[in-house]
Amino acid sequence: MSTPDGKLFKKRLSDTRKLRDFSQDGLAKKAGLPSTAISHFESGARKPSFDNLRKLADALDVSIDYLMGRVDEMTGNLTGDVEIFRDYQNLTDDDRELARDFMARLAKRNKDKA
Amino acid sequence: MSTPDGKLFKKRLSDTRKLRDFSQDGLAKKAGLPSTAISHFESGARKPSFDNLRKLADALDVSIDYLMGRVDEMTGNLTGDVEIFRDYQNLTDDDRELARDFMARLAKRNKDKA
DNA sequence: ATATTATTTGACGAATTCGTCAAGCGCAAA
DNA sequence: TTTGCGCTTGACGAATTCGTCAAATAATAT
Repeated sequence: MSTPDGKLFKKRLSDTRKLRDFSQDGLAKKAGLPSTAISHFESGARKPSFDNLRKLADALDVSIDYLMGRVDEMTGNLTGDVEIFRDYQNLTDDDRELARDFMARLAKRNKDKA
Repeated sequence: MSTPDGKLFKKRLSDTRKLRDFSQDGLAKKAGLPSTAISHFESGARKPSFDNLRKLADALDVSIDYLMGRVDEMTGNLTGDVEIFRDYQNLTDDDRELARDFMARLAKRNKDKA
């Protein structure tokens, strides 16, 4: 019913790190962790603690839910587009449908352009 | 620059639990944890492990980033409005601005109605 | 071939969380 | 008062992660 399990985490961590073009050392330094910790995480030998989980997500600028495989979008609205998500949440159901249509139309137009 | 700290977590957990009208026991059962664990978390005596963090978020149907105070919106798009967020992410910068304006206008209209 | 860098693996004691259990507090209903 | 419920607190051994370090491997560049 919900959230696969812990197996996705190590892959998400490794993939995101490479996407950001970090070495394990580079990520480790940015997150304030020993580089062996990163290796342990990516190999699945350990799972990060509460604090280290946040350090990783901060350093990689992704949501923790993404890192843990709970959602498939990377940002979870960290970056700067906070308002739009807050707005969306507070809409009526009807307006929400409007918003979805509008967004889908933009997305389609963008895709057709390619 | 990012993410306050771990102090928000216990408040978020407690508030969300009450919002869902769970007792500590109720939440504990739903999450598959001993109820004392919930108490320890809400008092700040412990911080949840990787696995238990997900159990809590699942049971409360909120994002982990919200529970940890990394974002201020509860869902982080878990529930059902996945498409719109995915669409938004794939937009061009210009279109994204369009989308934000559109959403803001809907939100304002909704607010003025009250 | 050599050097360098990136990564892996395992060990170590220290620190933290784990689940379980017991005892207690505050409050409200019976 | 007594009963029950929600919650807190502390202790306990077991399990896990912590940071540090050493050693080995892989891959790449000089």
